[in-house]
Amino acid sequence: MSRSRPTQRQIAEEVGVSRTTVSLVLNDVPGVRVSPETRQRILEVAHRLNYHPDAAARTLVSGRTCTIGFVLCQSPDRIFADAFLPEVLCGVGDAVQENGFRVLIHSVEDVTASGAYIGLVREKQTDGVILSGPRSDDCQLLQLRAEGFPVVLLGQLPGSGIPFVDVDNVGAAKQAVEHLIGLGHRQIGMITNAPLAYTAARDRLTGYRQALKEAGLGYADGLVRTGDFREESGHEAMNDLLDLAQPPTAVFVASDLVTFGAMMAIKQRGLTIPDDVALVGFDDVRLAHYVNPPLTTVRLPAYGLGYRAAMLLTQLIVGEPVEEQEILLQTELVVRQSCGAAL
Amino acid sequence: MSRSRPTQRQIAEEVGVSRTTVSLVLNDVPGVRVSPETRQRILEVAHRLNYHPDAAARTLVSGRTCTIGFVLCQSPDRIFADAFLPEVLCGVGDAVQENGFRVLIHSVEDVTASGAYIGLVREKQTDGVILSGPRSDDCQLLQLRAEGFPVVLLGQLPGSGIPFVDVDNVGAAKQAVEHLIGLGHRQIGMITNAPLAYTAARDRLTGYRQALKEAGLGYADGLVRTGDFREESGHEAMNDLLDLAQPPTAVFVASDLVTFGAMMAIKQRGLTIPDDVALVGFDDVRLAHYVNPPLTTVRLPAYGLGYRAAMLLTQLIVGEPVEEQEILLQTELVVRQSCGAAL
DNA sequence: TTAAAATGGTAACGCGTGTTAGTGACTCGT
DNA sequence: ACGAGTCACTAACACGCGTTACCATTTTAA
Repeated sequence: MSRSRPTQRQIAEEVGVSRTTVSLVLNDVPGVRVSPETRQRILEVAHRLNYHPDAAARTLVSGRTCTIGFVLCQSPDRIFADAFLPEVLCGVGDAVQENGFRVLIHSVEDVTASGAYIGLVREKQTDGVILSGPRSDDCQLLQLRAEGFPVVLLGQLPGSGIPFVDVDNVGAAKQAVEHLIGLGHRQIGMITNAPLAYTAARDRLTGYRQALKEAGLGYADGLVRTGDFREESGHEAMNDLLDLAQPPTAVFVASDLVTFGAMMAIKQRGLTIPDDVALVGFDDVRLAHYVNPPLTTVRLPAYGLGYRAAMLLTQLIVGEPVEEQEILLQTELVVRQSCGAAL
Repeated sequence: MSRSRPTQRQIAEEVGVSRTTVSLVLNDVPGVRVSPETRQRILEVAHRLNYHPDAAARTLVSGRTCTIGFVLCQSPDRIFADAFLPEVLCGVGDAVQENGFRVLIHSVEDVTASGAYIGLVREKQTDGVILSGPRSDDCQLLQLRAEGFPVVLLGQLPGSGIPFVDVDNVGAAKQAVEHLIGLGHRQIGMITNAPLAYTAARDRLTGYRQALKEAGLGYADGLVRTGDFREESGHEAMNDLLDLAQPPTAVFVASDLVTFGAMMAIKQRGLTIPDDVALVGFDDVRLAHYVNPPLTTVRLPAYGLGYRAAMLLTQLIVGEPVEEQEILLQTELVVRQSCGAAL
């Protein structure tokens, strides 16, 4: 068993000075006068004892935890499938370290359950939270917001007025579909990434419609199917589309994972990609370029999302004035072969 | 601006009782006598004020943070590539929630740098840490261990005596290679997942050698190449192997990601998998069955790794006697088509 | 009737730190 | 020689909570 951690008191005793002086020296409080030699001795002893201030005590007196919460609102299987989580986390981590904060992660299956992530804020474990995958029926969230607790969304909740960082889903989807139109397709289907209750899903659908409209193409409900994050849903949806009397010649699938399911369905029918059906995905999952054919898809700035969200949150916490509280990051269309574009 | 959080004192004043009594009631301290009606009123007021105990204050007095640290020792690009992180985190999160703990994540680029993750323990931010991807040149770690600070490794450091949870790399690799041998291959190469400084890489190599030896096949250095996590390294290594006078008819690649690079190299030469070169990977990355051909690989119990590690750590923290401090989880060979096995 | 025990509660300390208001010694200018 | 000012430092409070020792009153037992 090791001796317990050294405190300011121990340093004070050893140096033969009051604890106050130790505190003043260690925090290098400006405008305070301590003789150079005393200061030196305090620093020396502190170093020798391997002193580090107690976080809890500091939090107690300062009222600041210097910790942010990162709340995952997705269900476990969605988190499993979330290839971007590591990258987002890195972004969050980097931003947070720059500001001397830490990250407490917490995943909740059911956000609507009372007390889901409330401990993080009610017990003052964090100074603010990033909410990944917010839901509109999350009333705790609105409550927190009303109390002025710092919150940043990864994703968005239109009309809530809560600061957020998100990708420009409408623009990204539009760009993807425009690319297919540019390749000559006129009968273009879509499979959403998720049920339309998710704003990201709805936004991507909106981008799809905008692209069609601006190209003078008609929109038909019959060409749209909804996925639910999982590959299986893509498989099913694509089979559905291929069963149509006039199946689409190209499909925009708003999730790479769902796209993989769709690809499998196409191949199982003996059809080829992109000749029979051209595909554009969404996410640019790391392995999108390993599938056959390599997937044309929309790259998300995962790291940037995390980084910007954490930056925004820490600014809100320390009370810095922030110009932009609603940040939309741009995406990039990565053209590979599944769309049929010449390389 | 909202009013600040309620304290026990406020409850005490409102009820007309001492703060001590409030504390006793709220903590339901056994063997203490409080009249039922007083107790009732305290609970009522506490609920009405939406009281939650202050975590910092509690930590200060109890000496327990009820938080564990999850330290990622990989470099950012490795973390990006770590498809298992979400799953591992879920495991950790679930175990931790069962025990009323929380998770503080921290990534460090250079573990050997002084003070890398020391704050987590020195400042008493956590009661213990899980170290993912430990390195043998991490002397802080040995120091912590010597002080009796609870540490659990995800991975292992042979000879250190530090509790760990890991996959049975030797056994898993052996099984993979035995499978290739069973299919009739005699000239079997290997590409490691990482430099041999990593114990996981060395263990998998050991498994490979054991399988060869037990089958009466000779081991040849020339058939082994080392990868470095990235696809590119697989591409390069495979090209190297194919340039041999007698190239292998099968290769065990100890990482799916590296395998994808290898597959690309094979295809670029116009060779086919598994006819010209059979492949078995390692990890069972989520998309392993979407590549062409679907990859035969070793599935890792990612969730279980996180769960067991967190469980073990919390037991060590609360001082429960633990029977097993060195846990090896079993893997599973997932047979698909890249190995050439009939389905 | 009186001592003992149970009942219902409180005062006070300590956890380790940040911060403010002071305090005694020493210097300086006139 | 004496008030004013600096210097170097300290006493004391606060943060919110857990816990122990104790106290006043009432009930029970002998």
